[in-house]
Amino acid sequence: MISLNYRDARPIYEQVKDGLRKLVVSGALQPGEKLPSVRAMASTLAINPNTIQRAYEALEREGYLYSVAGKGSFVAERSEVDTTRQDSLLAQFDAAVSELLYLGVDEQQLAQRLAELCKKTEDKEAQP
Amino acid sequence: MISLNYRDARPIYEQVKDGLRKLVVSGALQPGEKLPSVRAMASTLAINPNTIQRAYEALEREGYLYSVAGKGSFVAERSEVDTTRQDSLLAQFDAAVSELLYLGVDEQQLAQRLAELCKKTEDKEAQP
Amino acid sequence: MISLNYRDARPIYEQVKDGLRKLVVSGALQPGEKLPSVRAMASTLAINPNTIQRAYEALEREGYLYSVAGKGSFVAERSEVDTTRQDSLLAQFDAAVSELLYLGVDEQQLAQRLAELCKKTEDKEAQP
Amino acid sequence: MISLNYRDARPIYEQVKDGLRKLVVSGALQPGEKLPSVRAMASTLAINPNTIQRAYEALEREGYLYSVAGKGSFVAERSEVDTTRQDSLLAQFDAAVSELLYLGVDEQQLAQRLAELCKKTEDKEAQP
DNA sequence: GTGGTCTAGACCACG
DNA sequence: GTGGTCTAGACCACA
Repeated sequence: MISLNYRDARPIYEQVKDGLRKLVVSGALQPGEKLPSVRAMASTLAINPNTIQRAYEALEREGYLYSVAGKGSFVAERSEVDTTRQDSLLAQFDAAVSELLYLGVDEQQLAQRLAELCKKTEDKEAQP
Repeated sequence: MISLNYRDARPIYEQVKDGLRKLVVSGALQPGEKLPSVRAMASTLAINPNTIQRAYEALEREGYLYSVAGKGSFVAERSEVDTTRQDSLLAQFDAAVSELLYLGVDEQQLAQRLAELCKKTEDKEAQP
Repeated sequence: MISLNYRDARPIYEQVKDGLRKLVVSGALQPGEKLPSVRAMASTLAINPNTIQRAYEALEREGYLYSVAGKGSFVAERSEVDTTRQDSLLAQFDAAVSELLYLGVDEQQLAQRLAELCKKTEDKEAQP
Repeated sequence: MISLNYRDARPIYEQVKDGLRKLVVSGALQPGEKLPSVRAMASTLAINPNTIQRAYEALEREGYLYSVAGKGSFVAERSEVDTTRQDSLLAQFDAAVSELLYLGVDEQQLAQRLAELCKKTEDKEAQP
């Protein structure tokens, strides 16, 4: 499910973190669902358990996951996600838009791209 | 003008780079305008000149500015900016939108935010 | 393997960069192979590690190698090399040929030299 | 005749040097022909005479020019050009070819490009 | 132990 | 005075 690229400049734990978050955001992992144990996932990806542990901890701090001692880690509800995460994403959105406009990308192009992304998301949520 | 955060995971030179790029994109720095000298900006931000130089170098590679030895560094024309930069920004745009939608932000909210950003940009270009 | 000339106008890091690239192009360093660590090569060449790092960084941007923090630097696949590099080399080719013709070098001499270089390259690729 | 680019990373005197050499190589300036005086060219290009002086000196060292005290500077015969210049150009030729082959450019493409460059040169020399 | 970042201080070429 | 290069030495994150 998660692809690791050892040649990537990003550290492994961050690739795991982003990969998991993408699975959650895309709906591949539903809220409440149990994640593989740290050891299981470490074995699957053939990397050190410490690296997985770090990714889980980071996602827990963002609110995407919660852990229950002795039970495992689970996907959190959307409403649980840290609100600062949203601010950060909005800032990222603004920065990208501002620079794209500066580079001559048309407002209409961006609006259309936004609409397409929204449509895709709706479709996925309609029939998961 | 540029705020540094030593606790941030992002390296200083990247914060400087992004800060300067933002000033260019926002129109605070106009094409052709001279930037502060490496030493001057280093002194202002209370960091080492080498760090500033690194930020300038990176921005030069992106095409946002150009440097002339013995003369100084200057803001480049929009058309000089590296074309691959746009692809990277579109990817950033998509990623932010996808996650924001998941977090419950409405399509309409994003569309409105986009429209406002566009309006601001037009206004600035109309009366610089 | 790499020879440095302190009297040369070209900066050291560029001499290192070109030397390494030549080793890759000549097949002395094969794709996937690990390069000496920054510190090791700095020690070998008796120069500062920062200078080596700069050469590695530049080659990474050209796509000739890739670095993984904590692991080391490795030779990249041919297909990874930046495509704009080819344009620059063709320009270099044209400039050299034009001036050589002016200086009285015969077309036949250059054609033969070209053929020999091609033959050498084929031989190396046939039996690495 | 010579175009200066203040935004170029190359120093001005080198742009002048390369520009003049190109004029000689292309046949625009014929052997024996008198070059503009340092002061005249400095005035034309609107730059410091010292800069022109340095370019002339460098070209004189390469053998492309010779100066006669009180008379001016003149384009030298082809045979006067420093032989090390030819070696350097051949090395440049080899390096470009080797790397182009490595990047997958076909031998035939390079041979054709060489032939075309030779043809252009012949045409120019036939009817200057 | 590795690459990545940063500092402090120095010298050089350029115009 | 400017950008560009280099050195020496330091600390950090990563796996």
